[in-house]
Amino acid sequence: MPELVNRQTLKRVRETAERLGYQPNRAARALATGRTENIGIIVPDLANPFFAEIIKGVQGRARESGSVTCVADSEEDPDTERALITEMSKRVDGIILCSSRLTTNELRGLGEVTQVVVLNRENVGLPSVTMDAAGGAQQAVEHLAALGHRRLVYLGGPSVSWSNRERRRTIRSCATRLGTEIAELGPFVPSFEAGVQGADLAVATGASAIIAFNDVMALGVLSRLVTRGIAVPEEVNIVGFDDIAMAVMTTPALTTVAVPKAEAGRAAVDLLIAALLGQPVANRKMAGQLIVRGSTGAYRGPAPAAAK
Amino acid sequence: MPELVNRQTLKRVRETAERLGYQPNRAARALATGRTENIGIIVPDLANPFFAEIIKGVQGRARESGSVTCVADSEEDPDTERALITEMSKRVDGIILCSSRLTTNELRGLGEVTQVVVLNRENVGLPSVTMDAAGGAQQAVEHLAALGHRRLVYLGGPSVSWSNRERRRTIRSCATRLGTEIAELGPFVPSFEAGVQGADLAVATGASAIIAFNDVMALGVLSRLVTRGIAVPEEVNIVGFDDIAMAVMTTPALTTVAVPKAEAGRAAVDLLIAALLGQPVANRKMAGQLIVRGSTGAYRGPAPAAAK
DNA sequence: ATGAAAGCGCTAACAG
DNA sequence: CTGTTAGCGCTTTCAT
Repeated sequence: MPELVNRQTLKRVRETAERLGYQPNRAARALATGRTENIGIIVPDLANPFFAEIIKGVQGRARESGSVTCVADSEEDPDTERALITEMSKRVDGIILCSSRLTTNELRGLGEVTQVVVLNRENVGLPSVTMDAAGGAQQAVEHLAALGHRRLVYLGGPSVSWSNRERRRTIRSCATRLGTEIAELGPFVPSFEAGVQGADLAVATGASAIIAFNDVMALGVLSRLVTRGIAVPEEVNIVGFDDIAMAVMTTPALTTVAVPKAEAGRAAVDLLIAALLGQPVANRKMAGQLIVRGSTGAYRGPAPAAAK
Repeated sequence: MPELVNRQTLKRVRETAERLGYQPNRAARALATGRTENIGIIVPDLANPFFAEIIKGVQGRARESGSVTCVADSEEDPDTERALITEMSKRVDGIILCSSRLTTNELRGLGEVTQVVVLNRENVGLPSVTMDAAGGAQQAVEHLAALGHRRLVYLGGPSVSWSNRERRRTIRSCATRLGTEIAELGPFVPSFEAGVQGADLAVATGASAIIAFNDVMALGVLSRLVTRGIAVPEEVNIVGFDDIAMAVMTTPALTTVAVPKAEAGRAAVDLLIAALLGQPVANRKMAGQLIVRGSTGAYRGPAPAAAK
C-alpha cells in the first residue's frame, strides 16, 4: 500500500537487475532455512522411456515451483536404491521414488529419513501416485471382449513389478467375469525381443488377441505378427511408449492404454510440496486412457461398455 | 602410520556409524567451501532415449565422484535453455550442455557464468565431448560402398542439428570420393513416421541403400521396407537406439553405427571435474562403432576398408 | 516501520 | 599435531 515502499522497492529491483543480475546464494539460504529447493527422483532405469516421461513431468512441475530436480538411476537394484536414498536425502527436500524395488516394510520406515512420495506403489504408508494399472488392464480386456475375442494371452512383465502383479490379477478376474479365456505367459524381461518370442508362443496357444506388459514388448509382438503375415501391416501405427499395450491380431492392429506419465510426475511433485508444507496429502490415482489406432489414423475414444 | 590415530579414527568412525549414522549438512558445507557437489545437465528432450542414455552415464560417473546430478529439459527451446542455465548455475558446480540449441556466440560467453562442458558441439571455446558424427557417417558410407551399393540416400534430421550438419557434409564428401551417388532427402523431424515416409521417397529414387539420421527413423524405414516386401523380414533385428543408423535393403537388413552414449556422459563429467580443479582440459571425441546385424545374429566388426 | 545482530553447521586458517 | 575461532551469505528475530 505505501507508495514509498513501492518506489524504493522498484529502485532496488532496478539496481539489482542492473548490477549484473544479483543471484542469492542458494547454499546460504539453504543453511538458514533448511530448505534446499531441490527435489530428488529415483527410477529403476533412466533409459526406459516410461520413466523418462515421468521425470519430464517432475522436472517441469518442480521448475514451476522454483525447484531443481536431482535424478538417480538405481539400475533395478534395491541396494543401490537404498544407498541413493541416503545420499540424496541430505541434498533435497524430498524424494519421489518411482516403481521402487524396496520391500513394503523398508518403504514404511522411509518416512523418518526424508519426505518421500512413491509412484507406482500403494499401501506403504507414504503419499502415493499410481496410474491405475488395474483400471487400464480392465479396459483392455473389456475392449477385446467387445471386439469378440474369446481367447486372450497376457505376456507378463517382471514378477517383482507391482504393476505387473496388479495387471495380472485384474486381467484374470476380468476375463473370468466376461467368460473369456485367458492364458498367462512369462514372466518376461520387458524387451522388444521378449515380445517377438512371446508373439510366437501366444499364436501357438490359438489366442486371437495379445495383451503385452508394456509398449516395448508390444512393439516386438507387432513386428513378429507382421513378419508372419498375421497382422495387417497397413494398420501398424506405433508412436508412443505408453504403459500397457495391447496388440490385436486384426484391425485395428495396435491398441494401447495410455497412462498420463508426465501428469503423474507433476502430481507427485504436488504431493511432495504439500507434505513439505505439513498439509494433509491425499493419494492420487491417475486414470488410463484407451487409445485405439486404426488405418484412418489414431483416435482416442471412450472404453467400450463392459459386456457385463 | 601412527597407530594412535588409527585407534582414534576407528573409534570416531564407530561412534559416528553407531550414533544413527551422522550425515554432514551439505548446505553448510557448500556455504563454507563454495562447492555444492551437484552437477547439472541440460538436454533438449528428456524422453529421447539418446539423451536418457547420456544422462545415465553422467549420473553414474557423478555418483562415483560423490556428486548428485540435476537434470533439466529445455524442450528444444533456446530461451528455456538460457533460463535453465541461469537457474541451475547457482545450485551446481558445473553444467553439461547436451546438444545445445544456443548459438556459438552465446555459448562462448557462458564460461563467465559457470563451468560448462558441451556435448555434441565443437569449437565454442568450451571443453567438449563429441561422438564423432563424421567418423560414423564415413564408416557407414564406406561400408555400403564396400557392399557394392552405388546409389545411396541420406534421410536428414533437423537442420538445426549440429550432428546432422556434420553427417551431411561427411556423407557427401565421402560418397564423392568413393564415386558413389548420394541423394539427400529432408530435413525430417526424426520420427518413426518420417522414416516410413522417407523410405517411400528413397525407393522412388532408385537407391539401393538408405542412411537414416537416427535409429528411430531407421525403424520406420525398415518397417516400411518390410511392409513393401523389399527387405527380408527374417533379417529385421533392431534392438537399440543408437545414434546413426543405416538401413540396407538386402541382407543384412540393418546396420548401425553405435556411439558410446553412456561413455560420453562419463567423459563429460570427467572434463567438468578437471575444469573445476583448474586442470587443463582436452576435448574428447568418442569413436562410433559399426554394428552389422545379420541373420546369424548381431556381431561387431571393424569397418570395411575404404575402397579408395 | 526500519535496522542491527544472532545464528544455521560447516571448513579453513590460525594459535597453542 | 591438536584445539580454537572466524567467517561463508542468508533468514529471522529482536530492538529501536
